[in-house]
Amino acid sequence: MDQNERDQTEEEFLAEYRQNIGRYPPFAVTVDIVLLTVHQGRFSVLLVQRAAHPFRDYWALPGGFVRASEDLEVAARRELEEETTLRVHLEQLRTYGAADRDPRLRVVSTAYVAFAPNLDRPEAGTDAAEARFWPIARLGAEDGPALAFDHARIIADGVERARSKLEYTPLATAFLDEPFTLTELREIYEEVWGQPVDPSNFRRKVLRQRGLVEPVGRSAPPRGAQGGRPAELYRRGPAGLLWPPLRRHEPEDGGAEDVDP
Amino acid sequence: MDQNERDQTEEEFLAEYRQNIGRYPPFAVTVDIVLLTVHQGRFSVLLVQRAAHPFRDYWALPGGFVRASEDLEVAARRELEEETTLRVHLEQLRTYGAADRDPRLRVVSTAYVAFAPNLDRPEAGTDAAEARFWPIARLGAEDGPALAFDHARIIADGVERARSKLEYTPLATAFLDEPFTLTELREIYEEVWGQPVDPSNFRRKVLRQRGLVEPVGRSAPPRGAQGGRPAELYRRGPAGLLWPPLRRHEPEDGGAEDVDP
DNA sequence: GTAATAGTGTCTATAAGACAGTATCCG
DNA sequence: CGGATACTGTCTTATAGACACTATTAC
Repeated sequence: MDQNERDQTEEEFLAEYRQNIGRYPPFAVTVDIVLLTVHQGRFSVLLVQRAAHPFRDYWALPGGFVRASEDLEVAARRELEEETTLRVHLEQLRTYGAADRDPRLRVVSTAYVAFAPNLDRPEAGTDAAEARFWPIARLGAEDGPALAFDHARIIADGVERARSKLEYTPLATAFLDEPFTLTELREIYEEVWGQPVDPSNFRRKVLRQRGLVEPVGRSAPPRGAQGGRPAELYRRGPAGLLWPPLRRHEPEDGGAEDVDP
Repeated sequence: MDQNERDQTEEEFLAEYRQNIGRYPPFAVTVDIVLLTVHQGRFSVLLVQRAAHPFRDYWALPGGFVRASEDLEVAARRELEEETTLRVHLEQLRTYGAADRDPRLRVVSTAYVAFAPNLDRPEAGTDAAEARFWPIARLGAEDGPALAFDHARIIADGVERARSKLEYTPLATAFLDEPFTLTELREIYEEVWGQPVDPSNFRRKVLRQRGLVEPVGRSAPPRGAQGGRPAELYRRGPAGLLWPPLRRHEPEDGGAEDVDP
């Protein structure tokens, strides 16, 4: 690899950029984070309320400009850590580059999806008026947030990614703190998919997937006010894929925007 | 590279850019095309040999700069049409934004995958010394092409996308001209997956998926030199998904964490 | 006829859907 | 004890894997 490895400073970059100006048009590059979680029992996304124009007072995904010598994924993780300090699973979702998606200037934004266990409170970013979790089910509703830019579309893509990855990966465990019970794990599926899952068949399916979950040898306290059998506790196993997949059956729709419960 | 054409929008953009300089760093944005096909019976990718530094004489994916007022996907389709005039299926793959991926300047590249039926000859692009299909199987080999930038990684991601989408979508039909026989369709699976597929079970599976293929009512001429039963011809049906998926079994390590579909 | 290719039938193993039944907690 | 929650067992059905068998062509 005779790849140039020097880490250009921004000034060096700009000097070279000016020489090259006219050879290619300049773009701003940003990252947006679709942080998904099950918050207070509801499948939700983290949004911040914009304090500045354009789309002032609209709700937007957390994100920001990528720095001159910063990898995209590093930028995404930096923006994410302004909102939460927890370790979360982060993956690239898609890049949005319609020419008119930002009225100010030409912006190409690479979106990342993050999956987090229940966080008690998001911490407001420095430049955001407010940050909170919005249930996915309310996004299209009258009392839901007004969304800035093309963020409704980005969220829909992130939500579909989550629903889809529950089928063939152990992603559901990323929504839970360890250790967890199989009932809690099943409730993640039910909430994210928006449909009931048979407890008995779910248990059989999960337990016979080698390496999906491992018993931790203890039990959780009974859940109901009047008791109930205590559930076994599990932690994530090493498996990376589920075969055959877990199946959601819903009339094929994708569900870009859910209606209210 | 005739990128010197600057429309008014770009002038306006640059004016605003200069006002904003310092608020965000400028990036070049490009698209790269992973054009996959089964060429002369071999799963292959289109590459062009670079005529200029850096990576002169190395092989690279076709692609180029996105214009100032051009959607990413429009740019991808424009670059693709410099190579082939056929209608092909095109989808976004992933965005590559490591800070040092291009030694000249900061470039973020969004890769697209295209799936095409057998093309007799790729047409050389204007700025490429040569364009040809390289079999995927030869990419790591001694007599294979030396790949520019991070294009080996991009191709690997595109190949995995193709292999994966064969499982749960009718993508295989995109590699064939209509009408086709079920044997030809099965050979696409075998070549892309690199493993044999049982003809009998494949036929049962494909035919009972409603809307995957539709009989065209004619037969192809016998295939062998000494005859052989003529095969029924089919065309694509309206189905968009396969459920349950077709399965490739390849020895899999379960451990991989980040599975980006 | 034989060789070659396309297509059918069938037995078995695996896994999912449905759901009845058992176990262990609290008050 | 009853109510609640967790867990087990089992019958049925759908599908995949394996592979023997039949059909239609050229020579």
